Amino acid sequence: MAENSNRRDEVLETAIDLFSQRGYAGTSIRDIAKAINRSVSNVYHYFENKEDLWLAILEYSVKGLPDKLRNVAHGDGEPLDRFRRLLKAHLEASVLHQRESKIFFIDEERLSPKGKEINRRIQKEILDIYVEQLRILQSHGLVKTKNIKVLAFNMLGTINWYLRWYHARGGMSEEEVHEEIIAFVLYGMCGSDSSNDT
Amino acid sequence: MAENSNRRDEVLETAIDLFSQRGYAGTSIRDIAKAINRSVSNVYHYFENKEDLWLAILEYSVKGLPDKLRNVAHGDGEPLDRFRRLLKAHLEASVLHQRESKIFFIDEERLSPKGKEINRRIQKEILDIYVEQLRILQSHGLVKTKNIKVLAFNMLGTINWYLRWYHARGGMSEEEVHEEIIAFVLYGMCGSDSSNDT
DNA sequence: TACAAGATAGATCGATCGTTCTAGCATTAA
DNA sequence: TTAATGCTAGAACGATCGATCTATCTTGTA
Repeated sequence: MAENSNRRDEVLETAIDLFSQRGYAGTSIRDIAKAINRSVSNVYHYFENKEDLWLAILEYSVKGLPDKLRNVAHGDGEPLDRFRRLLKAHLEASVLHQRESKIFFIDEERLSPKGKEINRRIQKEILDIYVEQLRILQSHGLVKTKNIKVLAFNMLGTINWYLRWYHARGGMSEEEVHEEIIAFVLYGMCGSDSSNDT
Repeated sequence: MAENSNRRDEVLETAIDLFSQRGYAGTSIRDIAKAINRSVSNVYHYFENKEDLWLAILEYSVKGLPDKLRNVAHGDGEPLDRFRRLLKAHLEASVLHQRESKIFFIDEERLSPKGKEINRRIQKEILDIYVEQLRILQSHGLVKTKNIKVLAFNMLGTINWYLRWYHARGGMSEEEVHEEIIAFVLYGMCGSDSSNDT
């Protein structure tokens, strides 16, 4: 098969690096080529155009996230446990594809309608997963507020913001940080207790 | 004095609009000029260059935010009440300068070292205000976690994410949304109770 | 060997970028 | 009237953009 050559992946990796650092409009094809000592034509050999490159990044990183989260959310166990697992899976996927997710959230208006549509669809899907799960928790009396959508936005804000400030700093392990974030989402500032390690 | 002409402010307003929608690199001087049926030279008459325009936007919007928040945080009253007021002031300032704040958080790498420095300094100042206040709350036993900084990041994530999804939708008033966010920050998903309106 | 297909570089295209230059128009002061 | 100053438009600069074209070079296959 040899569907993915190493050389193609190198281009992709570099594009992820630069897009996540400088944004879509701020990164030129020449920048990408230069960064790996390749010619511009070489980039165009593997990808039709700039947006195609952008779509390819989504393809092998963020695009599968909604399905992944759905599977976790629809698993077995108590509702609150399932929700904890959802949060954990989301955080782990985020840190695994940190750079790509960053690109994903810089919703640059330069994309074609098709690109924007894909972008929005994925974000909408993730929001819907959270809303669905929160309604279940609500029916169990575990969530008191009526404004489920606002609550979902607040959670996604915390999780997505994590992408911006986290960069493997010392002191805390990745898992510790995740537990801290989950505790915040569930119990907020006043209830967040880091001595609780389950 | 006549320091600010209307014509200059029109340019500034348009730049805020376009920068917040398309990003810094994604907006050209020609775009701005065309949007108000003005010539390119006219933009350059009021602003030295593109980055100067960007700095001018910061100047009359986000730049004063740290001082504003500090004043609120250093006011009278119980620590937790002061913290509530801090959150409320932050949310109100965010929605007041929603577009400018959006620009501010798209940390485009295209800016000069000076521009990037200003950007980072303001964000750092705001973080420090939260960290300081949280340490006070911690010393009162109101915050249990040891990881104050992570907690501060989580809060700022919720608040800053608010800028992205809020656009005066129906159903809830601005104040209701703010109360909901404050409740989330303080008590999280499980404790958030929208029947509590103080 | 010969030929096809894939991979690469380099030159070049028209469009657009940030910026500058030149010149005209309006208003005000002397 | 004249001179100066602020505001405006339009042409043009060199640089860079995304994209294309042509021409090699490599590799595998028959």
